[in-house]
Amino acid sequence: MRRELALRIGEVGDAVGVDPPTIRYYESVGVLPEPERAPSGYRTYSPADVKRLRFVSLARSLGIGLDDIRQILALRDRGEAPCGYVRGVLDRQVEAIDERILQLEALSGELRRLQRVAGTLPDIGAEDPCVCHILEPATAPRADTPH
Amino acid sequence: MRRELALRIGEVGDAVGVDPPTIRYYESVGVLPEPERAPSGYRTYSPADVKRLRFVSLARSLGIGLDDIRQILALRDRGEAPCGYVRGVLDRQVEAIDERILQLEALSGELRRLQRVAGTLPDIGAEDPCVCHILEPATAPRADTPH
DNA sequence: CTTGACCTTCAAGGGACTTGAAGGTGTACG
DNA sequence: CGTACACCTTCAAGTCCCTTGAAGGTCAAG
Repeated sequence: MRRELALRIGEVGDAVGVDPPTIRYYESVGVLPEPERAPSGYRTYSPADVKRLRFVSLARSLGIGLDDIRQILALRDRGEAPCGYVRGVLDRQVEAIDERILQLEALSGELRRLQRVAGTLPDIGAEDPCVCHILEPATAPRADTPH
Repeated sequence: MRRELALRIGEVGDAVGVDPPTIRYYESVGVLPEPERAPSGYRTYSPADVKRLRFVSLARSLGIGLDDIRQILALRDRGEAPCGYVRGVLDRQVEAIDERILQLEALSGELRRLQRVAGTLPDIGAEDPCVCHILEPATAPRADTPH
């Protein structure tokens, strides 16, 4: 019989929504501490462990990297307030993500344009010299199609 | 003296905007064919090679994976029209990217909300039981802050 | 003849997992 | 009691797309 409140890796995974290999991975890179072990060698997690994993999972879902998460947890473990660090991370994240969104929006627009082109264009002929009728005009407008 | 029209890897890289290690990498994974070699062992690229690299670079900039690019080029090399395949790739790309944009926009909104919270919240105290005042209310609203 | 830019190869690193192989454990069922 | 079967263990390698580094060969200019 297992002690109440001591969960196995799969149960923790189900509770938090992180699969066991990923939990072991977090442990291996030092984001999670090594948990207790049952006599069988099975990892057993305390509620505090579960809480820590929940935090890691939340931070990851916000796109925060494992290095930053390790830093935040290390500050907490030393009894220091991670707030300043967290604010810095948030600022960097927002900036990076907004830039990424702009890139992807431009990309999406370009891809849609190519989709429209692809809908009207006949299939390429075997004798045609270019690799792809659809894609290549994206950068190199053909000489016979002046503006 | 080098033959006209036969470029070395660095010159090709400059012309197309792809650095030499990446060109060698493309070759190693079979997206580019092995080029001719000068007696010295230096790779020498023909205009056709440059054109192929230009295509690879363009497709990558559209977020198309190397496996898909290899497929498209293989179809062309066999004299077949890659158009159907390309249309499929474009459809998948647009869908994936638009979904990614939605995810990132949600993420950006959440991060901005957390930034605002971080601006008004005092720093966490050492005795406080949670890891991070700023992040944790994102999923677990505190009991003492009812709606 | 030396300097310095360029080229060669092979190997490893990065981020965050994911997958696979080979084997031990725990429990419910007949 | 035996036996399925789900779950756990470890270690290693694979994914994707490069990037970086080490150790050494080549080439053109001064």
